[in-house]
Amino acid sequence: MPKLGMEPIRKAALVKATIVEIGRAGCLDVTVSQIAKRAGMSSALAHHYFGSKEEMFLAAMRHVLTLYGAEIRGALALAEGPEQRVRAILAASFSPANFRREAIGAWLNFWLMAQTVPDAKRLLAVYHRRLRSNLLVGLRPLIGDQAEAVANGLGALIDGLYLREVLKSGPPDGRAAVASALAYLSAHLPQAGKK
Amino acid sequence: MPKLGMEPIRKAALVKATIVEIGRAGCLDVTVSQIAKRAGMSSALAHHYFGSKEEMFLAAMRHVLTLYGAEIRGALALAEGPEQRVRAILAASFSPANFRREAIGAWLNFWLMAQTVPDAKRLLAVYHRRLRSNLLVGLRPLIGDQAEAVANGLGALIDGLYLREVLKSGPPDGRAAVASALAYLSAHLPQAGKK
DNA sequence: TTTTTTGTTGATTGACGAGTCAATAAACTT
DNA sequence: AAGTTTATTGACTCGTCAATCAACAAAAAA
Repeated sequence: MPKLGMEPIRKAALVKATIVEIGRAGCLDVTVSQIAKRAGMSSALAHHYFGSKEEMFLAAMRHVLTLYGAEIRGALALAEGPEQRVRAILAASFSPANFRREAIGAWLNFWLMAQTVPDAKRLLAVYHRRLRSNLLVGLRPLIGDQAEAVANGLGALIDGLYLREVLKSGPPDGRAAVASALAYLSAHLPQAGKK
Repeated sequence: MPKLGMEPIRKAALVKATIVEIGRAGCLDVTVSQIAKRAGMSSALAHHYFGSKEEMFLAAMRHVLTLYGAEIRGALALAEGPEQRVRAILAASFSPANFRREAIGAWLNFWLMAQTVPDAKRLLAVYHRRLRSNLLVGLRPLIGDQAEAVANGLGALIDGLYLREVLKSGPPDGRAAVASALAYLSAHLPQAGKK
């Protein structure tokens, strides 16, 4: 009993299921059948909508990136002043929505994919550039020409903190991660009690 | 014409070939045949010596970790005083031997493996602990109770810098990476011109 | 009402790859 | 010399999985 207009619904379900399954498996060794099953359809239908497994992975990656971007934008909208902007980015990066096992696992795998799939590399590069430029807007008024270096460092630190979270057992601890990043930040800011 | 005592030679060749092939493929989708071929033998022989593909991967991981550990030890032996010790660790981490595409790609994949293969997780945990404790020995005399936090941050930063290198095009730039890490370090050290 | 479009799946194809086995051969042991 | 251990491989088994196909069903269009 086919209802019309299923395409967007099915695609959304598949994207979601892809992320969940990658998170569960911990790697890209996930079969289309598994994903389709979790999304409540046959593997043939999954192929029907996305042509290939790779397209499915890329769609999932786009989705994660979109969510992350939206969260950053939302946080930035509320931030007042340069330092608050930077803090907002860090808080958003480690918010429970992004900093959860599933999503972290997905990130790690996208990184892997970026090594071989050009589209994936492009997507990740877009995210890098956006993060960098967002950080720079906040950092430049604070530290001028050191901003570039600190933005790079912060970017790497964020990635590193994600990476380490993957290995920990127990639930992700976004708070500790933010604290680390903030410590890095304040170490590079002109201290209040200093010349 | 079988010469005796081939086992260690064959195993070493396979380990080396495994790292190369993982680096080339950018992921763990590497067949035993590819590895065996690169190492100059049949896939059957590879299985003969290492029982399974997973064992091969683990042996490769152990090898990379061993090399890295040796380099750290060597650098530490020459270091005088706490700060030099920390600097030595950073320099060794980004030395050309470790900070090259092949090895970096291997690292990324080991990370992935650590999510699902308990032995891999264990190995990576050992490396984490050693790095941390090495850093702490140097940091504690410098900054006392802040040492823990800075060691964690430095560890994450190192990983993050590795991660970012994977995506860059062009040859790895260990110098820039060390510079980033050193900047982080000095930002957390009591300044020279300060009490 | 016939036709076309959209949704859906079970079954199948075709490729690939891990791991096994039987067989061969050279070197050591007794 | 006979037997054992080590080295080595081509051929094979067995399973898995991405992708395709044929077929069916319902809604929309003609």
